[in-house]
Amino acid sequence: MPTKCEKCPLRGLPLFLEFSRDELDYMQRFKTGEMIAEPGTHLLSQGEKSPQLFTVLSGMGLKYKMLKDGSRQVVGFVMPGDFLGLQAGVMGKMGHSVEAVTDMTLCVFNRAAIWELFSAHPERSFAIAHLAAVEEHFLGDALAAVGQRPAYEKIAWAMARFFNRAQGTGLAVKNTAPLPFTQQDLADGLGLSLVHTNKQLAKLRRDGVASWQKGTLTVHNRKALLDIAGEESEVECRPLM
Amino acid sequence: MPTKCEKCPLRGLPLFLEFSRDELDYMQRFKTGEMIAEPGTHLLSQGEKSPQLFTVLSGMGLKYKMLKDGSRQVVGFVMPGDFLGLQAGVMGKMGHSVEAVTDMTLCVFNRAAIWELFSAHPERSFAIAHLAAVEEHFLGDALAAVGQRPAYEKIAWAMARFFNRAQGTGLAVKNTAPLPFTQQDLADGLGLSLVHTNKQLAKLRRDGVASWQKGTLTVHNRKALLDIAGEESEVECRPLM
DNA sequence: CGTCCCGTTGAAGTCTGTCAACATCCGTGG
DNA sequence: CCACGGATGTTGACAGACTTCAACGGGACG
Repeated sequence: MPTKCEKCPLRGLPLFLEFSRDELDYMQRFKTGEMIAEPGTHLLSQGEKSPQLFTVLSGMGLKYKMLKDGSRQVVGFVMPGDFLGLQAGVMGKMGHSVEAVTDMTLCVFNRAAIWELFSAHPERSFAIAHLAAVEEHFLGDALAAVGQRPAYEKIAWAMARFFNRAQGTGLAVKNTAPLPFTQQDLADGLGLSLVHTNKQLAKLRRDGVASWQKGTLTVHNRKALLDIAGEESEVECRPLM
Repeated sequence: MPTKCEKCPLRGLPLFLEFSRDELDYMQRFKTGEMIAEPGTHLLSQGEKSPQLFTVLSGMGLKYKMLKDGSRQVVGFVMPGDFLGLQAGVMGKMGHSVEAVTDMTLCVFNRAAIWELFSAHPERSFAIAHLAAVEEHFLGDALAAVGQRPAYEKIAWAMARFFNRAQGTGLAVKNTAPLPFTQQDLADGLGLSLVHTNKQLAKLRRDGVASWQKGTLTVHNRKALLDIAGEESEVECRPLM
């Protein structure tokens, strides 16, 4: 039985911009169904178009690109509230793949309806543009981290981002948050080798900054973490589709 | 005397999607003026909002982020047809700065009008979303190049992208294209040191692949360049604002 | 003619990748 | 029940790609 947009567990969170009554009704009509995905499910495929767009209701996943030589670049970690498939929706082709890492539930939208959305609902169109800009912003930050920072700081940056987002999504409990990815996933996201990633993680743990074991991230010294990461801990509100 | 959209020199290029008569008229009204910028002019500033949005008519520039430690990540090379300021337009805050590298001419739009655009013209709103998706796509590719490739291939990748875009913009002459940036700019874009960038450029030159001197890029062996870069030479059409 | 920016080249040092071995956990099948 | 393989995490040793430091040349400009 699909979740009503009205009762969406994400909608009330301060991370997300508020909905007008009108927008809420419109999204309810825009939504065509709900999908459950098991770990390993391919939701979207690089280079292909997709008949469906998604909003993540729960669970986590990975966005990644495969290169010709077989190496993998993780371009994002998918968390609740993320809108997936915009590239396919407007360009007709995904630049990356998206895969479920945990069990996920997703709101499903019809790609064909997106054009109707732009015609019928300027506020929602604006929200889509807003989401695209948020994504661009994030990728710029990621590029800066991967391009300019040493491994220790890259990892701290990733952890700070994770934890911040987990808090915004209501997943954090005190100073811990679920982090169901592998060290290989993180390494592929930061342009590091698995071995070196492991060693720098160990160093962050020894330094009493943060530890990540058995799928749980624990931040022991938030100030130090943000400092190493070069981050502020501001909450940037974003739209929810 | 500002250029009429009807006579826009970019509009006819195959790189850009076609305008309907209606869209053309609307853009003419949306455009509030034209701006000339000299090299070094700051068009947009990281962390700030901007009263204006731009479309590049001619000239080139740089998008970059400054990090706390003073290092710089170049997140894009600005070329004619690029739409600047979307982040400020929809999020109220730029994630990067934009600076002119050559003399530039820019179409100027009013930030306040963007909301009116979304209300009044769904096709143009869709075009904005499309542009944002193109940018996201590019940043994903850049992240993959910076994260996964060795220096030699990174540089080949950047050159292939440059040349491809220069051709699409009508700037290329036979196998050459103007490239007014410095080696430091390229190094900051690829996450490499200036010295190493210089040495790998010399190697590409020695290998007869491509050379870049006095602001001009010459592609001596396109097939080899694309091969090293891991790129296809496909033209992805994009909207023009 | 001096200064500044940009490009070029050599040498030395280090961060990070590769190779290799081992521990743990888990599901599968004998 | 236990053996086995596969996936993940951990650690040490070594190699190498890349950075840093340093010096020099050429062109633009005041």
